[in-house]
Amino acid sequence: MEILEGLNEEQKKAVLHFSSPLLVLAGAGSGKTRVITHKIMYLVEKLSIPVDRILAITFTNKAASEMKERVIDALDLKEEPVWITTFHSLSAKILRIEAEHIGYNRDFVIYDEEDSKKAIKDVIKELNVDGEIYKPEKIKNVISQIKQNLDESVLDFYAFTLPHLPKIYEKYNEHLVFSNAMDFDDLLLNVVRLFRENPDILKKWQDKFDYILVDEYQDTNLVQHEILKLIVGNRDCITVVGDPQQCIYTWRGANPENILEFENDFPDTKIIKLERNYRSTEKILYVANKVIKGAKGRWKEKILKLWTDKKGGEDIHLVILETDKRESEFIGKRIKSLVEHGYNFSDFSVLIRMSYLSRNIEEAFIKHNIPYQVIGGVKFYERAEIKDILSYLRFALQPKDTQAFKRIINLPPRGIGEKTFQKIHSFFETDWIQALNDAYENLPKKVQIRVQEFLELVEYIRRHGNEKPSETAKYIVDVIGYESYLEDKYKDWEDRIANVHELFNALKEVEKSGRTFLEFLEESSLSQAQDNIQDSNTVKIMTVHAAKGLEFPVVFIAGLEDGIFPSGRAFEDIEQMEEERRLFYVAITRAKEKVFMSYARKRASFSGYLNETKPSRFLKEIKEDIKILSDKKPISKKEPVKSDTFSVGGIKKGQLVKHKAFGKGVVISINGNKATVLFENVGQKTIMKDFLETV
DNA sequence: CACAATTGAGTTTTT
DNA sequence: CTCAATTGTG
Repeated sequence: MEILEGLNEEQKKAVLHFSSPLLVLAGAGSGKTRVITHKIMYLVEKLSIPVDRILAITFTNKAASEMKERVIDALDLKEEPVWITTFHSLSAKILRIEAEHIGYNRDFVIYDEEDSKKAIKDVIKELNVDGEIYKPEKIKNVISQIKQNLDESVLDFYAFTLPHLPKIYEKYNEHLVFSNAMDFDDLLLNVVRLFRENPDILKKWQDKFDYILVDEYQDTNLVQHEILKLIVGNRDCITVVGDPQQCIYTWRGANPENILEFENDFPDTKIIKLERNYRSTEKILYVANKVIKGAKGRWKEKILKLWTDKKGGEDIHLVILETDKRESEFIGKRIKSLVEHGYNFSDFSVLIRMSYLSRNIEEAFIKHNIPYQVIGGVKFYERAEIKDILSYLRFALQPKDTQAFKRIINLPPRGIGEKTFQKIHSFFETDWIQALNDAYENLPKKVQIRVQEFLELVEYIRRHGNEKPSETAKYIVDVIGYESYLEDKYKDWEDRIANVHELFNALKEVEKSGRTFLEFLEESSLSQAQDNIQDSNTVKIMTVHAAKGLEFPVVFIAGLEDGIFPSGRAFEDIEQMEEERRLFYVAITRAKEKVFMSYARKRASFSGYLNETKPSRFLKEIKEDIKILSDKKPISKKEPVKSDTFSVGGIKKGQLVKHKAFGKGVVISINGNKATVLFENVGQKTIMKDFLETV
């Protein structure tokens, strides 16, 4: 039985258990993904279940594709096992097939966070309710809560403070339906609706799968749980793997206690615990265990105590610096010296609580020539310039898409503002192309010409977009003069144009791989931070959330200050503070060999002012168990508080500059690393950017 | 009525 | 500093 080779006793039990639903409580680094992968192999090899009759759900796309690869290799498969996937992709797949049954068209679009917020904002405006009280952000969260918990009673809870909420909720959902769009929550919720309202369809999907496995179960929410319950039905064919102490998505509807509910919903559940850790040293686990021991809550009885036979290990260090800049310097220098002692850059990860903290660290890495990659932050497909172009394609292929239409109808400016849009809106019946056509006669002559051009462009995209998205995107950029539009509007237009070109490349890949544009669009809207991790020899900078499921030989945890880690927003809420604790636990348990924690006594705010900080409250609980180094060198007057590394490279059009020989001038244009400057005294010269200083 | 220029507010985590 | 919202201007 080679499949079971190399598994420990508990892992073997988990792979071999089929007589009832199985809950595997698996601590960090205890080989839970291994269990799932091996169980899939066992099902296929020993129980002769075809791989496409197994549904395996992971938390990230990256985990899914890694699992796919392992299964393909082990079973020598010819085709990709498509049902190794994430909840959101699974739901999208089901809904593409069954859309008609819930009043949608099968080429529905997926609204991202921005689209949803804008839609809510539109609704709030339309209903003419007080925008001060009804903030889109807040409303979006409440609506999300309703959808994630399948619980409209949330509306009652806000009946007093937000009396118009039910109306907003209703209108927003109507907006989504007539736009043939779903938000992230709908993707899951609509599957539940579909299954509940159509027993025959549910039966079909139940029959499709013989076994279901779910990873990272602690971070599933109620809708996801409900989807599982429906697909499993009254069968035993389910294994879930999770760790309540690693639950870090309660703000997305997850709950460490959900894992306890599993036993109630799936009778005769067998529980197996995996507590042997294969990742970290004993010292790291000691500190991690101590951090999580402070946790409260009902799930505490299920707490896992990790152990290892990797005795000893190196001390965890806490390094205290005077300023945030020095903290970044410390991280950079320490990485450099460890690299000199044989480490690769890819052995390191810098973990942070908030993505903006990466700025400082990036600057230090640039200065010290440390290759790095930032995971997460502003995502490629959320960038304005990318969404602009994609919205043209989106709209042409799905003219009901309201947010795409609103985004592009006046981009570039066509003289269509709020009032004209309202006029077009009043003609809306089936979609926005129809609305435009019907409103046409009532528009000013000037606008008519532009609308005509717009409609012709859209028609062109409609005919070619799905077949040749890359060329079509180029065509759009040319026809609307998008590059010069960017040049006029943004200081960093060069980067933005480069991004647009990057999009062309991505679309070319789509053509090559034979996928349709709509498939690509779905992938891009469901893409995650981790998907972009390169296998290159670089230091990875990321938030703790983005580090879920990953491991590194050396981990830096930066910014351990009260208000940052734990987040200031968690101060008044015990539950949220508990989540911060689990987050800290997750951060520590990413490390195999070394952990460097750090914080700065003073941290610069965005305006450049140095604020005093307080050390993270979690540090108190472990201070006896870690080695503390404190650098108290006073801050010299000359030491820059805010970095200047970015502005050195930041020679932009219109920028006032100084040159050692030519004196002062203004930048007229930039070409690669050369800039053309009009100088006060010597006139126009073209010189290397490196020789210019900003004024 | 659309658009440019100016002021003002403000940093969780993300499918 | 960087974005969104608001105010003036053509």
